[in-house]
This record gives sequence, C-alpha cells and structure tokens, in this order.
Amino acid sequence: MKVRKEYDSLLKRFGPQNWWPAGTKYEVVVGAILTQNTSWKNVERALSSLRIKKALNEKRMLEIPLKELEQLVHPSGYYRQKAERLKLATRKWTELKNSAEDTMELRRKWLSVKGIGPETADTILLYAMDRPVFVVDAYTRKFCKAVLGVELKNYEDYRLYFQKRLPVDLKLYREYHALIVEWGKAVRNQAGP
DNA sequence: CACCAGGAATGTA
DNA sequence: TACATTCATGGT
Repeated sequence: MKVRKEYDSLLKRFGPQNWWPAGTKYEVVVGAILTQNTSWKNVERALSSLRIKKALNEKRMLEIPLKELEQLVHPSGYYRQKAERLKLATRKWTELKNSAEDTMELRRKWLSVKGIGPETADTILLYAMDRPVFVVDAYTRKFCKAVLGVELKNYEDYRLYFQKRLPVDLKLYREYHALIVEWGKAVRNQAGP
C-alpha cells in the first residue's frame, strides 16, 4: 500500500507523463532498443535520421543495408550492436505484434532474441503490446532504496515486488514507470544520489 | 579530464 | 551464482 501511496505522490508532483502516446507501436520497439544505456536525447537524433530516410517502419527496417542502418543510428551510441538488434527485433515484432498469446509466453519469446534483455522486453510488452508488465530500470532500483527503503537481488524480484503490490492495470504500470524516471532525473539535477 | 545516460552479451571463477 | 569487461555517442 505504500507503493500505491508513493505513486499518488509522484503523480501529484510531476503530473501525467503519457509516454509514447504519439507515433506507431513499432516506433516504441525501435526506441526501446536505441535507448539501452543511452540518453533519450541521443535516441531522438537517431529516430529523426530514421524518419528522414523513411526507415522508421517494419518493411524498410528489414530491407535497409546493415551498414546504412548503422550510420542512421550512429548518434545513439553502440551503433553496430543496435543496428543488428533492430533487424532481429523487427523480425520478431512482425511475428508477434498481432499475437494473442499469454503475456508470459510472449515475454519468453522476446527474451530469446539476441539484444533483448528484461527491461527492453518489458518496455515493448508494456508500451507497444498493451501488456501489463512492470518495467524495472536503474531509476526503479534507486527509487526503491531511497523512497521505499527496499533493496532486492535481481530484475525479477523488483518486477514482482511492484506487481504484487499494485492492481493489474496497464495505464498504472505505464505511468508509474514514467514517473519513476522523472523522479530520478529530478534527484540527479538537484542533489546527489 | 572523468563520468554517465530510460542495458545486454560475453567471459571468468 | 556473482562480478568484470565490452560496446560508443554526446552532454556536463
């Protein structure tokens, strides 16, 4: 219940975030990969390049030569890895995007893709596939320690910690994760961690 | 100059 | 299982 209470507090302080409301679901998949250990500002540069080259869609992403894709995503860093990961993830996306399978089965399939770890998989499930999975990132762990006074062992433990204490609610999971990121940025800009 | 940002794979013990 | 290293750009 403290977990729910802190959500209300964050919402009051930062307001609704409404992440990834515009654009296509597929753009969420691309953004989820490009943002791996990278600032969103650099991701936006890469997304702009992809948009200008008309490559921000499944068909063109699969057709475009790897070396050309590397140049387009260059500003987001790890550009060789990310170019390859975009190809692999796009293939999987075309295969799963309209699937009615169980959420945890979809999660296993995403995790089987090289370059898709737990955070990226859950981000795709939550923001692109409308599945209620709580996303855990570095800010989430800091938030748990600093605000909730909780330290856990691994990614799964953090994800289940939130899911056990919140109603299964797609919009709530989306907003909570976005608000935790805002909280993390605010903490960084004002004081030490 | 160092350090990090909405991580993940790989290698080592 | 638990750490260490590698991948790479741009901002502060």
